[in-house]
Amino acid sequence: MVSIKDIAKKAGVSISTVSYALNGSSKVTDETSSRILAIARELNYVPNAAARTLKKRESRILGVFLTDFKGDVYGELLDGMKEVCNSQGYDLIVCSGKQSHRMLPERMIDGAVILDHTFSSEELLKYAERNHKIVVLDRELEHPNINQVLLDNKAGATLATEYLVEQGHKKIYVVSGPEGSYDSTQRMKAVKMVADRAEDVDWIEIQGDFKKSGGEKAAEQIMQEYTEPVAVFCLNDEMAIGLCNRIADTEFKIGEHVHLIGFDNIELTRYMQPRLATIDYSKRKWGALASEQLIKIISGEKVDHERIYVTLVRGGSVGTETKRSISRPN
Amino acid sequence: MVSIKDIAKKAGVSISTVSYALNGSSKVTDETSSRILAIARELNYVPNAAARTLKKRESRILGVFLTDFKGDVYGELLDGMKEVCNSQGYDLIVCSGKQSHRMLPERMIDGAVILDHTFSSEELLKYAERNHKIVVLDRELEHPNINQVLLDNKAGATLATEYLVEQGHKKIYVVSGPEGSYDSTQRMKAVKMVADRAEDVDWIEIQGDFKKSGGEKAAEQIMQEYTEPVAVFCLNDEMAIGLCNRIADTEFKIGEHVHLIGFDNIELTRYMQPRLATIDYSKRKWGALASEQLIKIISGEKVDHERIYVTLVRGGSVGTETKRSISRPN
DNA sequence: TTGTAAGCGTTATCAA
DNA sequence: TTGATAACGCTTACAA
Repeated sequence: MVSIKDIAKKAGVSISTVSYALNGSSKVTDETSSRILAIARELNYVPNAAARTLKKRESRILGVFLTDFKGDVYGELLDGMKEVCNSQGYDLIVCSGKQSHRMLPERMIDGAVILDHTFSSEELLKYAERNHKIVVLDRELEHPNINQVLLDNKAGATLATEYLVEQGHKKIYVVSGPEGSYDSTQRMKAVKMVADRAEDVDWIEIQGDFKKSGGEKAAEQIMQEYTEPVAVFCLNDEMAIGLCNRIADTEFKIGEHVHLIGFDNIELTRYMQPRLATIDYSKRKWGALASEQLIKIISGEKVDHERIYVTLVRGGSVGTETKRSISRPN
Repeated sequence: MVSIKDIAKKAGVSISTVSYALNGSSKVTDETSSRILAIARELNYVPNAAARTLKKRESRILGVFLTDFKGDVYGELLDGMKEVCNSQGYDLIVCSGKQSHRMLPERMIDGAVILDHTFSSEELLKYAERNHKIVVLDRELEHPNINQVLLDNKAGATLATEYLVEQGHKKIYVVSGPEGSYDSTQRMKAVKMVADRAEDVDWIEIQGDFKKSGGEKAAEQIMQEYTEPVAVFCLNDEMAIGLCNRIADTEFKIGEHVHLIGFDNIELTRYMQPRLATIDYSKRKWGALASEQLIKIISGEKVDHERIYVTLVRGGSVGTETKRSISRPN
């Protein structure tokens, strides 16, 4: 492995001169500098990241932590993060799994974006307390070293619920996320608010998991209990897809017997028939903003929490209430 | 930042004793060891990854490089990789973008899995030459430090083409991947082989890009030239989806006017109507095997190249040839 | 069983 | 403008 020592020897200068030259310092003459650079290239010199990080106490690498790699939401989010990171001279690495948590406390990365419930809030606060910089996308957490960039869950769930109510639906199933999920809890709250305020509207919670399987299970329960057309708000699109999938095997029709809305506007929803109504937001912007905030707090800048705004996407999966003409299929 | 020095001071021992204790060496008595461990915990000691990596000349981190984060193929692949890595005491990080290439030469990671055409083969060979360990998933590359784990593209494309031919289709459009893509070239070769061997079968190549947009463009060309039912082999599912999407806006019907098969069996295909015929393989296994191979060559083990086997998935998107009864829609 | 000390490849301070 | 040197936090011979 060739180090600055080797270059120094070959160039007949000291290692500090080499270091300066390599880092483009103006302390060294252009002549010696270019000679050193030439030798470095000739020897195929590559700096050692560990040594640099050890000495400088920063790696210029940011990490984003995901619960798993499967989510359809992640692609654009990560691209948004990468773009900002790179433009600011940072590298981005994506991590998942309990083992990788150490990256932050062991200082392999300069900061972390968290979208991963396998981090407990206590764990994150502990890191923040030790001066590590964190941006959370999946919870509220107050600490000088933590910034939050959250979806406007309440607005989204309100839009979705109001849409169902406006279309005349009186019975709304809400398929929630896993126990303890911040997004799920927030969305649920908004649903209650809207539904309770509306007249004659009943809502029934079905415990879900934000995965397809949750939607499938919900579908079974809903069909079991079916007496007349119902509305369903799946708290994310993935469950809505699972639900559609389960229902596709039957005589029930989405947008007719089951009026369905999701949340996230993942790409797949565009290809469903009928098109899934859902709540949209810019995943790219979410990621970009998260990175920006993280870089700012790393630079010592004080920043406020941020919110990502959402909009309603209408779709054929929600029709108007017509129960009088629709009987139970099969 | 608390280091072993601080622990040593507080425990009244030398830093080497602390190091031994922390690493569970049997050279130190249980008594001093547990005393040291207690103090370490009390001080919230966390080892410094950079220092460890610098000294040991290994990071126990493996990197996987992707062209972007958007692909539907990646989720399971990465989970497969992660599982193997973690079980062997390695951490996995996912990287994308030109800037992140440095992770390998700068020794931030102990090895790399490449599924990213932004690495040129020359670049990879250069790294291999400098003794870095690499597994490639997207090209053939011979070097002692490089192992390849490739899809059986030829078998897959052969299965797909034969399926179309068997169903009686005589005119086959093939929508290829981007210029220079190894997977595309290999699949294309197999298509030619099968189609040329079959009787009366014409095939027409349409240059694609492995993205939805490529499928959409292909759809336009195909509909433009349409005279009677045709078969289309999109060299990946994503283009097939783009094609379906474009065609859904028209009177043309998949499985009737346009008989379509893809490649990859991404999750979305299961939810298409009619179900997309495609070529399946285990993405999880692909990732797992890639990690295994990488870890083996890092350990100095000599390994052979590996191949991932594929199977045909039939679907309603391919019907039997019935052109006599089908006229141009609209 | 524990301590001393060298060294991993950098950066950065201070002196020359 | 350059060089000598210490330091970053850790591992590991070797000595005690």
